[in-house]
Amino acid sequence: MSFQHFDATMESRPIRDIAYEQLKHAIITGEIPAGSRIVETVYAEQLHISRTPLREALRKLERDGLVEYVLHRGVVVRAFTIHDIDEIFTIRNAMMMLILPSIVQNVTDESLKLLRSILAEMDIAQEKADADALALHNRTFHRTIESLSDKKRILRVIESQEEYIIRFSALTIASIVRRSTAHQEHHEMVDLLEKRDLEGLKTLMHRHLEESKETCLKAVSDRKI
Amino acid sequence: MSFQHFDATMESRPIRDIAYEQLKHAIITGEIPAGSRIVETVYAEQLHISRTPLREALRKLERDGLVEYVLHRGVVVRAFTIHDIDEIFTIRNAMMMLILPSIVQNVTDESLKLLRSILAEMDIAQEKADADALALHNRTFHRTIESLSDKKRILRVIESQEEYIIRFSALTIASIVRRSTAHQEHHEMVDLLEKRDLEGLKTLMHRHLEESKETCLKAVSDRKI
DNA sequence: ATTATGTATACTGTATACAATTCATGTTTT
DNA sequence: AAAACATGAATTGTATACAGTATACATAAT
Repeated sequence: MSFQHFDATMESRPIRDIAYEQLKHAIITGEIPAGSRIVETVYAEQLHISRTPLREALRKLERDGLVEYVLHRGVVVRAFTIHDIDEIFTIRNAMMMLILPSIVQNVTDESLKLLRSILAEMDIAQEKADADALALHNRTFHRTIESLSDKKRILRVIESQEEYIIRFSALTIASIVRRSTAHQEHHEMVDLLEKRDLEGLKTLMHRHLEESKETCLKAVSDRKI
Repeated sequence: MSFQHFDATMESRPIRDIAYEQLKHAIITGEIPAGSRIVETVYAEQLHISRTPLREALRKLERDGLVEYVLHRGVVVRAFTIHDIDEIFTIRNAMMMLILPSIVQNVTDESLKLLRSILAEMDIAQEKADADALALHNRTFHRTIESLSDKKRILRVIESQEEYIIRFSALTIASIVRRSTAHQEHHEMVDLLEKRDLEGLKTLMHRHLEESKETCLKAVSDRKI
């Protein structure tokens, strides 16, 4: 475990939130494997904080569904199954379909320019076959598109699902075949967005996310997670 | 504010969870109005507990999106707008569409019998025009149908949205016109479920939830919330 | 042997104490 | 009078202390 401990005087937000994010990250990346029991004193010591803020972080993780709470036994990291991955992508896809109209409605020249610039960076990463950079830009790209919508609550659901997807996105990107197709689709998306072609975008986005899911599920069933 | 305070020795779960649910209920029902600041010491005293479990409850509410946190200023109850209600119903409807196939697949004779018995109680409530009972049974009815699905994560999303809907469901039920139509639709749902008619159920459920939303939005725009 | 019953231990659950920060108020300075 | 600067009350943030509970292991009873 490689937690950093922060000097609270430097940080502008509560250490419970730092603990929350570090724990969340560690769980999502699998650093703390599923089934692990999170003993408060152990992690409080590792993070160099007291139990109080750590417990508050655990309560947040509890509501996120990342850990499970058992009375007088503390929290345990929840496990992922193929079904979970399937549902996560499915939810995200459905939510995306709901916000696409507002995205098309709110798209501006500036936002298109921004998306094009992200695409340019993705081109470079694609050229260099830099999977890490690609994964990062991929995330930025999708988030930028999503942020065009003003449906705050739907965005909230998408974001909560996306946190899980990060864990698997590397697997998707890892597939070289999928990578070039996806890259092409990203370009198409911006083109359709520019044309304000809602129906075309719906079709493309739905297929894009569905393909992502399939690639991911396939990768997972191979490597086991 | 009419909080009860429990004797911890009697309760089998942490008082932080009791505090969490009481606060959540108070927020959803509007007992603690939107915009209210929740001062820890005030509520800790009212609930006869210390700040520690209360704070843990607040962290949960924070993740639920019911309260907003401001650094060193504590939490404030978040406000609802028409757009929120719209999104909440929209999310729920979309999620419902996603789990309907698994519901139709998993329906058993026992579950149909249970649904019929709930319908019978609804008939009585409808007869007596008992809006409260109807609202309660309505909720049980929908939850029973939903529980037939095994898509745990999607159900989680639905449930989180449903918590908000409770707040407005009274308004929907209040509309006498809608009440009888909805009642009829509930009967139809079980019929279609018995026939394993997925497409018919999809159409009906979608319309049912859409109508609920419209009725609710209309009621809200009148009375202001 | 197997079950019951202590008993120690390692936790979680809660309360309290103290530190840090904000905001309002009043005072000084210009 | 306006702005800058203290000052203090209110409130959040964190640490610690203590109480309560579950588990494991040993011991005793059948």
